[in-house]
Amino acid sequence: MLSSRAKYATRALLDLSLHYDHGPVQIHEIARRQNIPVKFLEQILLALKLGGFVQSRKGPGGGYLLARPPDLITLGAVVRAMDGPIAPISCVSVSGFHECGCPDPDTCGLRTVWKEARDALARVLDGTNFADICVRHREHQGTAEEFTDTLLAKSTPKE
Amino acid sequence: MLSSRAKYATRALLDLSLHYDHGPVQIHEIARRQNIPVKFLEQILLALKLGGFVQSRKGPGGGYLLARPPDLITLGAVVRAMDGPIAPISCVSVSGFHECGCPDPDTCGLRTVWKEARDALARVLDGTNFADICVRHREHQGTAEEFTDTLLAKSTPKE
DNA sequence: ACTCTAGTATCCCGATAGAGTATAGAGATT
DNA sequence: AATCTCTATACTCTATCGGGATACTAGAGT
Repeated sequence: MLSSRAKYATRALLDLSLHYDHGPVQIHEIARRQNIPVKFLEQILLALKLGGFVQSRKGPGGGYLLARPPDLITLGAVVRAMDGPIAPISCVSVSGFHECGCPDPDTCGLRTVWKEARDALARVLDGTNFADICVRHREHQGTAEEFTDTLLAKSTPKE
Repeated sequence: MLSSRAKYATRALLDLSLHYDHGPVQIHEIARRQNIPVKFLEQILLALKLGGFVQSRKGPGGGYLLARPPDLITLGAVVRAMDGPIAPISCVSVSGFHECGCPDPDTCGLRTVWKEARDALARVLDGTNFADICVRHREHQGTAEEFTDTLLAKSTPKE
C-alpha cells in the first residue's frame, strides 16, 4: 500500500537522521547501507530536497544532509510528499481535493469506514518523527548486539 | 493507497449486500448504480467469485449474488483479496511472506512504526463487515432524504 | 412432451494507454 | 576530481476496452 519511492525515502531519511550533526552523507553511501538502487535514490533525494526535507552540497566532501532536525520531520509528511494523500481512498482525504467517483458521497456507507481507516493511519504516521525512529532504532541495535553498517541483509524470508 | 480494483470491489459488494435476498443482480446494473466501468467490473466480480465472496448465474434472470450473508464478509478480507496484504510495507505483513529489502529487519527502527500503522489499519478493516456498512448506508440515506437508484452520478470526472 | 432457436447474461482472451519502477549516461557545480 | 543534477529510456503493473465463446432460460414449433 506504500510505493517503493516512499519506502526508500523513509529509509534514506532514517540514515540521514542517524548521521545528523556528522556532516554530509554521500548518495552512494546511503544506497549501500540502506540497500537502495543508487540511481533511483538520486531521484528520490532530489524530490526530498524539493520538499524541503534535505539539503545538498556539491563537490568533494559533499553529499546530503537534513534540512531540519529529525524531530521536526514526521513520517506522515514524508509519505505525503512522496505518495500524495494518506487516505486509503481519495474522497476521505483531508489534504487532497479529489472525488472517489461513488454515486453519492453523502450517503455512501463506505466513506465513514474509509475515514476511520484514514484517521487511524494518519494518527500513527503524523505522530511519529525521525527522532523517535532513531531512538527505536538504537534500542534495537543495543538489544540485538548489532553494530554499524551491516553490509548484507541476513534475508529472513518469513513474512 | 488503495487500488481502484479494491475500491470498486467494495462498492460492488455494498450494492450486492443492499440487494441481498432479492435475487441476482446484473453486472451492468451494479456498474450503472455504482458508477464503475462495466468491463473492469466484470473482471473484478470474476476475482470476487474466485475468492468465494459471490456466486453467479448465467442466462436470463441471471447475475451476481453474495455467496454468504453480508455480516460474514469483512472489508479487510475483500481488500486483501484484491490488493494483497494490508501492510503499508511488506516486511510487517502477517499474511504475506515478503521482504522489504532493508539492511537488517531486526534492528530497523521503521519497522515498528509500520507495524503500528498496519495494526491500526487492520483493526478498522477487519472489524467492519458489510452488514455494518449497510446499516450506516441506510442511516445516511434516511437523513439525506435520498432514494433508490440515483440514476446519474453528479459526474465529477477528476481523480 | 421434445427439440429448436433466439435472446440474455456471464465468462474468457487479448490489446492498449498510462503510471510507477528502475537503469544509464551526459552535463553542471563546487 | 568528486559529487550532485538532469534527460532519456526500458520494463512492469494497473486500469480499461473490445470481441467473441459459453451457459442458461423461455417460448415456438412439431
